[in-house]
Amino acid sequence: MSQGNIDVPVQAVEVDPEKLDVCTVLEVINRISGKWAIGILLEATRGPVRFTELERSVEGISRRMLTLTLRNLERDGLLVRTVYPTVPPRVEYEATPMAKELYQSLNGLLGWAERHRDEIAAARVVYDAQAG
Amino acid sequence: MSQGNIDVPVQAVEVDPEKLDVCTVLEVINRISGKWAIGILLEATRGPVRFTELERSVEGISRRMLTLTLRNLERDGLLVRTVYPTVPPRVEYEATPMAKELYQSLNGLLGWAERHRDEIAAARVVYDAQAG
DNA sequence: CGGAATCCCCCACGATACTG
DNA sequence: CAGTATCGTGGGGGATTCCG
Repeated sequence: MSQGNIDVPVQAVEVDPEKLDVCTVLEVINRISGKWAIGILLEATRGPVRFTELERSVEGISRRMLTLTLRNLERDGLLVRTVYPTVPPRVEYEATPMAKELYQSLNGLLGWAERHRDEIAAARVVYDAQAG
Repeated sequence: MSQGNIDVPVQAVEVDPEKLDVCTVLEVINRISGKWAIGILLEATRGPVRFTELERSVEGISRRMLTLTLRNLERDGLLVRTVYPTVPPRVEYEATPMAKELYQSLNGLLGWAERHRDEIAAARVVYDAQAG
């Protein structure tokens, strides 16, 4: 809900599609396209965060999916898992610099989404109206 | 300047995660996270393209998924479908300005992916070595 | 040529329960 | 507190067939 003022240039610059490596982008998309990865990454980007904290702050996530998504992100080197051998156990997750940089790159997409949100919604209404 | 170029500044700039609206980004991700959307969008960004041309150029896609993905992209206003009432029928798809702008925004992700490809692969090897 | 219809499979995800 | 284990489901996607 906190859409910050992202300074995205509004004019549509002509871009060379040749430059876009589909496979490479697809890898990123797949990595973050899960239902929960982005939400988790967001929290872990603010600083170290515990399992239970994530369970509360990432709305709607189940314990199982939290674990699975955390494991995947850790495997890809986007999250670092730190276990403190205390009682009760304490485990913290934090985004790596690479993950923080990813978040930065996502800003471009965020800008696009915000700029065209209404346009897309309108397009759907029109499309659904004539066909269905 | 801020986006059209693949040459993304390499230093990891500190970014405020507050600015990222998870829901909004998620919508975009969902829209392009299909197995074929990006490939189709890429072709249609170069200019009008016919159904059969897409079937050939988007490697591995089935007739069914091509149709489905095209319908979804059209519904979201990312593609315009033009039917020429000739015999045999001729249908052309072209990316809308909005879709072309999306492609431009994807460049940020592309840059990230290219820069960290090896790092991710390495992280996986390490992870799989100790656990898996 | 450009689809639509049908059948099937797989796996991301949810719900629930148990544990060191 | 921070997880596993198990079962069940939905829908994304593949293969195939039919149609104007």
